[in-house]
Amino acid sequence: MLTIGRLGEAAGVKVPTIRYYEQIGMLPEPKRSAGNQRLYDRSALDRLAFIRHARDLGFPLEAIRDLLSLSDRPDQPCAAADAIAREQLAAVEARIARLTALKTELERMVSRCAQGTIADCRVIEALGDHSNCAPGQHVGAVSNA
Amino acid sequence: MLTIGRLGEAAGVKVPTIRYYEQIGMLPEPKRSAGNQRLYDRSALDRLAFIRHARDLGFPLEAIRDLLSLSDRPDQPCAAADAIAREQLAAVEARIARLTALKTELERMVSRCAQGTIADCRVIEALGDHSNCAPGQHVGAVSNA
DNA sequence: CCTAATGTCTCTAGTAGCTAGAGGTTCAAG
DNA sequence: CTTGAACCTCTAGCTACTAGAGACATTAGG
Repeated sequence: MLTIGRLGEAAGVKVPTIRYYEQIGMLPEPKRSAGNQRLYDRSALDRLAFIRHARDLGFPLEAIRDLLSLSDRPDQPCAAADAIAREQLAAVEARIARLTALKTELERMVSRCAQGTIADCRVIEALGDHSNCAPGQHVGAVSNA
Repeated sequence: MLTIGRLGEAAGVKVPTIRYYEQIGMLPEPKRSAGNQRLYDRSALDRLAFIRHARDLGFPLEAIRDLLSLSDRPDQPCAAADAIAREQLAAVEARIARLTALKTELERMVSRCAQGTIADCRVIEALGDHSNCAPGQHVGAVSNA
């Protein structure tokens, strides 16, 4: 049996995060010691490590919730799990594409900085002028990038 | 003079976002009409477009605040503005590197899915097993990726 | 001139995924 | 037995918005 601190250490998750996961129902409520402290078993560690790894890969908690409920029914076909992973893959690819475009624009901005005064600073100028963007297409919000 | 709606349309920013920016001091309080509605002039549009563009490029509001205050002093050297942009560029590059690693792992996961049952699903399995990660190195949290 | 539709006002609360802090209890080592 | 670390609950904060309620303003059509 592990205390919350040891569990966190073993899974690479901070203690308040574990309590948070319990609060939002990602982890079941564990047993308590006589002194009301949480006590976790091996399966809690597995589950938490799973969550941690999926979070590392950028899966949102909602998707992880789905994956966890899938893994509770081992007889079902795994198409759903595959779909979730593919979705995440597509999201990651989209973010990479988006960031690569940003990188290009930022590089252009920085490379043209002549270290003069603000008055003729390319960085400020580029930001103030939308026509420097790739023509015609608007890049959209940066959310999740 | 523009109403908040027209300003938002012109700058590509939603109306509540404009009010939010005013609330947090990114935009100055504008004049009001007789009926208490906000009225904006050209300079407000410039400022908002600047913010919008910088947000598109992933600059956090704090950095944009700094850039705006720099642009208010055109006689100063532009090294500070350049530094902010370079910082942002480095952050973007780091995120790209991170996401590229994630992409690789996700691709490996998805490609091995045999469309069987959950019991032998590679996706679930890969997530449950940290030893599939690149050995030794822990990838860290996904924040801002 | 009136009405209906749309736009705007303020305010509060919610989103994701935690993190930080206050103020108190329990546990393990020396 | 005492000290210090780890634990408890609870609330509030973070970024950058977004959504909604309920009320007032403006404008176009008839």
